[in-house]
Amino acid sequence: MNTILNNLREKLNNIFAKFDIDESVQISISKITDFDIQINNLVKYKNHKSIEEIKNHLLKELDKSEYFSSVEFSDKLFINLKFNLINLAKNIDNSKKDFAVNKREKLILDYGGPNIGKPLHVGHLRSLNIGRSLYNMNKFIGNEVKSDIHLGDWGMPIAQIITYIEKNNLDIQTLKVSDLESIYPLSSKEYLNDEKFQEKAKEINKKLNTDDDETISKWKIIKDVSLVEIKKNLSELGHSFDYWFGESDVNSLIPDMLENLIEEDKVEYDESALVSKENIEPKVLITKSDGSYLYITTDLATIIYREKHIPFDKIFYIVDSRQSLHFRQLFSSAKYFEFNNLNFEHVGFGTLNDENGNPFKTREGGTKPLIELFSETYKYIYKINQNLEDKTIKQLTNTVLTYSDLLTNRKTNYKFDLKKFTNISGKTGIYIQYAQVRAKNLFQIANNNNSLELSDEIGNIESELLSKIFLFGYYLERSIEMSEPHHLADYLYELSNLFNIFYEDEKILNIEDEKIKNSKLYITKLFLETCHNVMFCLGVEPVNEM
RNA sequence: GCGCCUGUAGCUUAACUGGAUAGAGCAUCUGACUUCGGAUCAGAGGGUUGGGGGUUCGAAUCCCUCCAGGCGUGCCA
Repeated sequence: MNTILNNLREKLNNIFAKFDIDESVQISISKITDFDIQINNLVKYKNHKSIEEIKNHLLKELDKSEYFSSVEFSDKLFINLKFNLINLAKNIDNSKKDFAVNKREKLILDYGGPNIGKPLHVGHLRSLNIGRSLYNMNKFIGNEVKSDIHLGDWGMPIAQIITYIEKNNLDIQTLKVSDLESIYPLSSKEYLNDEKFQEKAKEINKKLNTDDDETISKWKIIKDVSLVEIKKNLSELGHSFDYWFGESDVNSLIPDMLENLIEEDKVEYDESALVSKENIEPKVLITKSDGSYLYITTDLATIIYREKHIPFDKIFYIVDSRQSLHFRQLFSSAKYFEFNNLNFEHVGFGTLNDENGNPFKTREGGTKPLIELFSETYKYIYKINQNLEDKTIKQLTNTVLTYSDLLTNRKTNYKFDLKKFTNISGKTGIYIQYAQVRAKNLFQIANNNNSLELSDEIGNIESELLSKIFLFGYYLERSIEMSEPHHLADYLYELSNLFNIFYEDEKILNIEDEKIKNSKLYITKLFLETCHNVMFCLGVEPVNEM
C-alpha cells in the first residue's frame, strides 16, 4: 500500500508542479461511503485559471492506475477514488515487502527507564507499550532499530539507599529485592527530612562518582539484585531490550565532556554551578554548584556515548510529557554544544492520573507495581475461562494491558483506570483476539489452504472488509510518521469488527459453490495475515485459543 | 509571575493537522435461524466540540478574549 500511495503521490505531485501548485498531494480516507480514499488539495484551487486542464491531467493519470476502479470529482473538487480490489489482491498481501523503506534508517528508541531499587510501576506502562510499538513498526518496514532501556542506576537515589543500609547496619550480602523495595521510599524520606542523612548521602554520591571501591561494590550488589527482578517482570510483560545501558555507563565520559565545554567557552560558572552560555530562557543548568551531575549532564553524555557505540540517524525518547522542558533543553544544548548528530524526538505522553484525574497514588501512597496489575488482570481472565492454557491467559493479559493503553492518543492525559484495563467488552484486546481466533479456526476446519482465489463477484461486506484490509499501509504510515500507535490500534478494531460482520453474514463452510467459498476463505486468509501484522506492530501476540 | 498543555454525547474518546452530514466504544433500551466458537451480530436514543468574538469558499482544528483544569519552571530524575 505504501508503494501504491507513494506512487500515487509522486505522479500527482508532478502534475501539481507543472501548474505551479506548490504543495504535495494529501491522501485521506474517503468520507463518502462508495469510495475508499480522497484527495482534498484541489478544493482551494476551484478558481485556478487552469483548473479544467489540471483536472484533465489528474483524471488521465488516475485512469491509468490499475489500483482504482473509479474516479470522481465532486462539485467542490474533492477527488474520490475507489479501489480495484481484484487488482489489489493480485499484488498486495500486506506483508513486509509491501511497505519496505527505500533507505533504512538507524534508530535508537530510549524507553522504559526503570530505576534500580524500585519495582516497575504502572507509570512505566505507557513508555513500554509505546516504545515497543514504535520499535516493532519500524522493524516491520525495515529500519534498523535498537532499543535502550536507559536504566536509572546512578546518582542520588542509589547514594540514598547505600546510606540507609550503612546507617542501619543492614547486611548487604543477603539483600533481597523485597528489602530493597522497602528501603527505597524510607531512604528518600529520610533524605528529605534529616540533614545529617542528607550530608552522608551526598558524601556517598561523591564516592560513587570518584569510583571508590567499597561504594562501587555495594552499588553493584544493589544493581544486580534489582536488575534480576526488573528483567523477570519485563519478560513476563513481553518486553525485551537490545541494550541495558544505564546512567552509570556514561558517567566516566562526563569529566571530559565538561572540560571540553569549558575549553570551548560554551559554559560558564554561576554561583559555582556550570551553566550553558546558550542564549535561551530559562538558562540550562549543566552541573550543581557542588560539581555533581544532573539529569541533563548524564543525558548529554549518553548522546556522546551512543554516537560512539551505537551509531544512529535519530533517537526517540519515549518519556512522560512533563519532561518536555528537559528534552527541549537537551536537544537545544546538544545543538549549541555542536554534538554531531542532532536528530532527536521526544515522544511524550500524558501525565499519569487516577480515575478522578488526580496524581496517581495507591492507598499506601506509592504507585501500583506493574506486576500487580498484571496478576489482577490475569485472575480476571482466568475466572471467565478456566480451561485456557496458562500461556494463553498470559498472552490475553498482555494484550489487554497493551491494547487498551495504545488505543488512546498518547498526548492526552493519562487516566489510569483499572476498569479500562480489565474491560473485556467493546473496543478491547479481547475483541481483536477473538476475531482472529475465529478466522484461525475456520481455516483449521476448512483444511484447504491451496488454490484460494478471489472471485470476480464480491459482495458488499466482502468489499468493505477488503478495502479496510488494503488500508493497512495508510494507518501504518500515519502511526510511524507521528509516533502514534493509536491509529493502528483503532484500525485493528475496525478490521476485526468488519471481519466479525463478514463471519456472521453467511456460514462460509456451508457454501456449496466452491468458487465463492474459496473466495471467502481467501479473504479470511488475507484478514488473518493483515491482522497478525498489525498485532505485531502493536506488540501483541495472537493467541491460538480462547 | 512566566512558559507549555488540555476542555468533544452521562463516561472513555476519534477526527487524515483547515475539508463534505463530528466517527466510535462503554453504559441504557430493543432485537437475532441455540452458532464454521454468542467473548458475536443488528437497531434506537444521546452533540451549541467550555463561552463569546474573529480569519475564509469551509473551523473541533488557526487568531483574540474570557471560564475551568493540569503540568513545568537554576541545584530530584
